[in-house]
Amino acid sequence: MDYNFNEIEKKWQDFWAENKTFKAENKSDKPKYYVLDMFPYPSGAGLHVGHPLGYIASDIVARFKRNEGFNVLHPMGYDAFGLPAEQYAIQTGTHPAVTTEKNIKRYRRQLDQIGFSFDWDREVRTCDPGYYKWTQWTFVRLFEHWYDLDWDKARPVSELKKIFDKDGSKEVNAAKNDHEPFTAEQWKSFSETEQQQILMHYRLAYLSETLVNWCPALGTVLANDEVKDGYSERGGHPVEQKKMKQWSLRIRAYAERLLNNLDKLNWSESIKEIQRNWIGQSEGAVIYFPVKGKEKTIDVFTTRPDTLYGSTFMVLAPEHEIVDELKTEDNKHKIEEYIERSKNRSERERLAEVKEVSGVFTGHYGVNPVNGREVPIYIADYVLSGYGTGAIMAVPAHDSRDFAFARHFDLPIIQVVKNPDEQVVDTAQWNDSYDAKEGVIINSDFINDLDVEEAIRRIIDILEEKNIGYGTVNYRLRDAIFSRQRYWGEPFPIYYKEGMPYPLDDSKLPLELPEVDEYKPTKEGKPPLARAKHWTTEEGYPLETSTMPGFAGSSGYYYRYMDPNNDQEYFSNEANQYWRDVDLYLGGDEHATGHLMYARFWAMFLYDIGMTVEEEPFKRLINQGKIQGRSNFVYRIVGENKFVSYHKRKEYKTQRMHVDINLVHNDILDIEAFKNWMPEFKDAEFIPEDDGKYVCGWEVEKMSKSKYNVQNPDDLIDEYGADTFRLYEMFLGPIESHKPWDTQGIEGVSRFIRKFWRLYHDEQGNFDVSDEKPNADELKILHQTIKKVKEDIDKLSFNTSVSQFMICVNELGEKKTKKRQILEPLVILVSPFAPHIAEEIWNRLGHSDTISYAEMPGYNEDYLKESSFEYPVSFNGKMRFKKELPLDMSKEEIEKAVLEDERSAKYLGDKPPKKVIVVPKRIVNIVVAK
RNA sequence: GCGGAUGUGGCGGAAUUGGUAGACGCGUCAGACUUAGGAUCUGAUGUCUUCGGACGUGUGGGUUCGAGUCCCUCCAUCCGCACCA
Repeated sequence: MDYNFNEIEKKWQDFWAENKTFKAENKSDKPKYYVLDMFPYPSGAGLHVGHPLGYIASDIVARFKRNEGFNVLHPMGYDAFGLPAEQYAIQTGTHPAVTTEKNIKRYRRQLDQIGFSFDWDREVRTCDPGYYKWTQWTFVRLFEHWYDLDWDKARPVSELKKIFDKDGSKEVNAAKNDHEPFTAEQWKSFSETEQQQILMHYRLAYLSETLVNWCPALGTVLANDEVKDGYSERGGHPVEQKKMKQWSLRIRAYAERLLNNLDKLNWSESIKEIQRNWIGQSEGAVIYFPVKGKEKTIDVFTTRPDTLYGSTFMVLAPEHEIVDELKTEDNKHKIEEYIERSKNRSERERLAEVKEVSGVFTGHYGVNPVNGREVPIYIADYVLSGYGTGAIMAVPAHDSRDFAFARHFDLPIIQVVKNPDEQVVDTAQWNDSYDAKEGVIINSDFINDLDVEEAIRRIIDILEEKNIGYGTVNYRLRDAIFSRQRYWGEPFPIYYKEGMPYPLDDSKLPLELPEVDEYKPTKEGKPPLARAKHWTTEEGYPLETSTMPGFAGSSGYYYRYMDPNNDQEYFSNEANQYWRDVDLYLGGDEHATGHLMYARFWAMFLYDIGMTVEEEPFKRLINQGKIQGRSNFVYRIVGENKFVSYHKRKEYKTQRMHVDINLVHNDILDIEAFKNWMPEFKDAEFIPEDDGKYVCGWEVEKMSKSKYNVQNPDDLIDEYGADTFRLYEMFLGPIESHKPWDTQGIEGVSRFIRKFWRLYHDEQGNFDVSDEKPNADELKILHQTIKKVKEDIDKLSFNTSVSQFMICVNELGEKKTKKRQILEPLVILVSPFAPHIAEEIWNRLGHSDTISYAEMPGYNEDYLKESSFEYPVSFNGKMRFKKELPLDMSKEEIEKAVLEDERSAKYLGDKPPKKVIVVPKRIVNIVVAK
């Protein structure tokens, strides 16, 4: 009788739920282990086979660690705020909470049937007021803190006020927005509103007028990581640049820590590299260029201050604030036209026109502060307002963009760096700039003959001595825009008094989402929350109408899991001290710059304010690969309802069409099923292969409905059971690599599960395990397997563990082993992978408790010891035959034995061997003259 | 353009410090049992072969007794960034 997975899997899932088998305690003498999955957005489409890949891997680790005696925290929840439910609400009027609740139920059902060992008592939902209270609470803390660059941590704004009272702004080295410096006396003379305005330049959550990514189709602004190639990541709508007043988080203050800490993290090199790029550190200098005839200077940022003498013009970004002052009656029109032009061009067009040189001369000149050279000031959109100071000193000889610009506008080009052995050629002859990262400085007064590195150091000293600039580090990372003009998100705990924002008192949290009549913006273009009645404080002050973005709720959820039902605190100090950080975090690499950056920032801030004991939240991070679809195709003869089989398709003029993968087995089309698939194919005709079968083409593509290649896990679990499904997902290949889903292979794993079951049962299906003593061979295969699986789980190499289980079960099956001393440890070892069948067998072995906490067997080296080894014998590196020899034989004896072997004579010929290499327990290689 | 990763049978993929290439599984072929097979079991299965062997881990070279693994060159694919001064 075969294994009845339907009945048995249900039985144990119910058992786990009823007994709260996986409930984790915050107090324990056991060592802790925190395994976390990136929580899902509960979409209407439900899970597909790609989602559970990471969950299965983390579940195996969680279960394995429990068996190894760890107190394991393995929670799950939902990232439940988000655009799809809101878009649906706009279309249908259904409250997003209703849609979300429905989708969550479906997710939960799908998750439950896979047999995960989550502690569901710790579930969190970002849209639950009991949860988002703490998102709001953290926002208020961010609002009330500033970043001290000298202390390298966040400090309360109350302390900043004291510093201003005492010394004004001079002594403060903070991450801030620019403002005019002031003295203590000035500070005290400012009005309340003026003081608030100043403080806003320092707060870690701040309101400011900035250039934002505005997405008209979604009616909201987006953060940089939510925009890809000028389109919104969600929905693919065009995005434009717009100046708006928005909340931002000052993540830039943490740029250096975010960058430096990467070295300490056990994350994949690729993700760390993506984050390094995103942070984009560059060392250089800011240099002040006076504007001729004006009381103004333009600050430029450069990574190559050593080329200062080669600067022959300056370029400002069109959005640069000084541009207004440079307008004169003569050039006003030209400048405005140019600015208008670059503003109207979408991001997309700007990118497409990279190579086209454009710009406009302002009619003004800057003065090079080291040699007094007057250089023309241009405006051009190849200079970005958001990077550096939004202004550059152009060095056309050594920068390709500046070079192209100089050629286009016929500006001088002066070489200031050369190779030591290079003949200097007139720059007029050059076809391109010489982007010299090393070399010797020429034409540069004091710094002539220095090499680039020295020259940079020297020139920065000069700049600082003369007070005409300073050395600095610049970051590409931008502050995170934190407001969204949407409904389905966390309301800001902020009200306005005389136009200035103030935080709500903690006792007023959570500030719950109000009911609205419609989920659209108002007629005046205000966000949906402006529709709410009485959206004010008790005193009548208006509340903020934007909501927080998707990453708000996901930035700190891993802390809430530590103490999810605490209504007094975000999480208790004790809970945090015990669980500390996430030991293993699994999720997709699409979150490399978004979630993983914000979460680290969030965690660092909470660390700074003394909430937590670890600065970095995720010690080890694994990115599971995506599962791609495997599509099938049929070939329709153009203009006919006739289909040609794969190998004959070239004989006709055909058109390739996707066909539902459920109608295809082993690439052979079920013709009858195909005819019934869609009415138009009812009378279709077919030109099959010569054996009468219709063969389909195939290709690996993204899994999507329109390609008819979506594999639904529910169907597979119905057909094969959860244990088989879990094993197969793991067997597919390394967890981190992308791989195509091919349902065919699941049969092999299904066979394995049945063979495994048969090990413990006789042919009639009766449980059959004996107390006989195992022999050396049986112990050897068991302990080999224990060893391999332990090592594999450490490396998260689950595909090779499954192989090892197959090898082990095949071998024990051949030996007809029925011995408890072998089979009992084996079932514990298999249980993290296939927990249902393992529980059932464990139960039949006579245990009344769950297998989830059974002690994981250790391996004993003694059982693995061999007394002989089958040496591969090579001649000139080519393996010719194998010879079994005892392991205690000396090298000389091995050499002798091999050379005396009759098979050697053939390869030796009549000459003695030139050399014999013997590596004990590895190989014998004999070198013969050719 | 810059940075990162990956290239192994028909397919998914294995291969400690350089030491038997292709484990395990799918598929395919043959056989057994069957009324039947998309069930089960057994065996074969990298390519070519004059059956001696030869060739084989993207390409070309190098180091080595020995290279999928180390070094150099080039090619392809995927991912990230991209006017970042």
